[in-house]
Amino acid sequence: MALFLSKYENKIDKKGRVSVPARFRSVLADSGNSSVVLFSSFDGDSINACGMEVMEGLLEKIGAFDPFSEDREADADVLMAESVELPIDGDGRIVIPLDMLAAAEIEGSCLFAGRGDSFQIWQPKAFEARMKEAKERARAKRAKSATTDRGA
Amino acid sequence: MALFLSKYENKIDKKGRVSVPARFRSVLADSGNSSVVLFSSFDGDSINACGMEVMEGLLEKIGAFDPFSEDREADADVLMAESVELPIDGDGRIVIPLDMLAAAEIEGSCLFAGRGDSFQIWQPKAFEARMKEAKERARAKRAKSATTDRGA
DNA sequence: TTGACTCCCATGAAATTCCATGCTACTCCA
DNA sequence: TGGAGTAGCATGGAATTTCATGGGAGTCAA
Repeated sequence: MALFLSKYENKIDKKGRVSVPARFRSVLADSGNSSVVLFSSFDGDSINACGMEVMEGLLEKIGAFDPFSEDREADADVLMAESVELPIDGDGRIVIPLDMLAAAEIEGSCLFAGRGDSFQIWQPKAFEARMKEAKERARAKRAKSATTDRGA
Repeated sequence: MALFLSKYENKIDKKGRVSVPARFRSVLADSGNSSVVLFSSFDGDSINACGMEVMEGLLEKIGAFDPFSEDREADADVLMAESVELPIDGDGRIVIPLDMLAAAEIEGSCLFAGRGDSFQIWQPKAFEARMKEAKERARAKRAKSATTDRGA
């Protein structure tokens, strides 16, 4: 399976179009997708993106529709309603809904960050900040564990 | 398999017609439907909608579940009797029965919310409220589990 | 004959497709 | 190794199509 790796920054034109990085497009195509599914991340800092099969897997996990069952996951329903399937046009572009862009404070350009089986879309500076923070946390953790373990 | 994703708000004209979102129509068409099945949700807050094959699956499931359970059978009777199959007209519209609209307090416009293998029709404000509530609950749940797990 | 419902057409707005361009990275050959 | 040629990509704008929505004519039933 091909993975979403690396990061790419692309411009958003005035019609709201953005090129999905060619590498990501080919990963999507490999898994039979001609569209991407997007949904805002939980904390609202970024937009998550994946192929349709991820959503199908989720649906399978929560079970088929059953009006008599009360335990169907409400979170999953929220997710289904809040996500969008965006077709990738002939030039490899998508149009991200305005409310998603607003939630992640994206304007002008955005950063595509690979996450293996999915990817995220960020406001470039926000991504940088997040990255820095994550690295520091990793370092701190490493320093801490070094007192008991020997790091590899 | 295509899924019902995202949400759309459409107007109901004075003849009672509403456009089924084009995306939803194509999902229905993909599974061979030229009509939609509707039935009020148990709590009465919304209207459930799905393709005929989902109803068939549901019936099968109910039957297999517990043929001796009177409750279950009564539920099934009600469900099937109260459901309506609505034809989708040439312009992609349906006419929702008045009693269903009244039960969900829908007037003027309604919101179609994807749920994967089915979708729901809501009074827009009621949906928003429901969504907000579900998100808060999810947040609480997440915060709680964060003390043991690391969130994604 | 009246009322409800269906089918057909018109319209404006929005979304999608198509085409053109410039840049970058890579290849191939000297 | 360096330089020219080439192919792939991101990007911009224009043209075309789709879609939601409104109104009117035709149909069937009570």
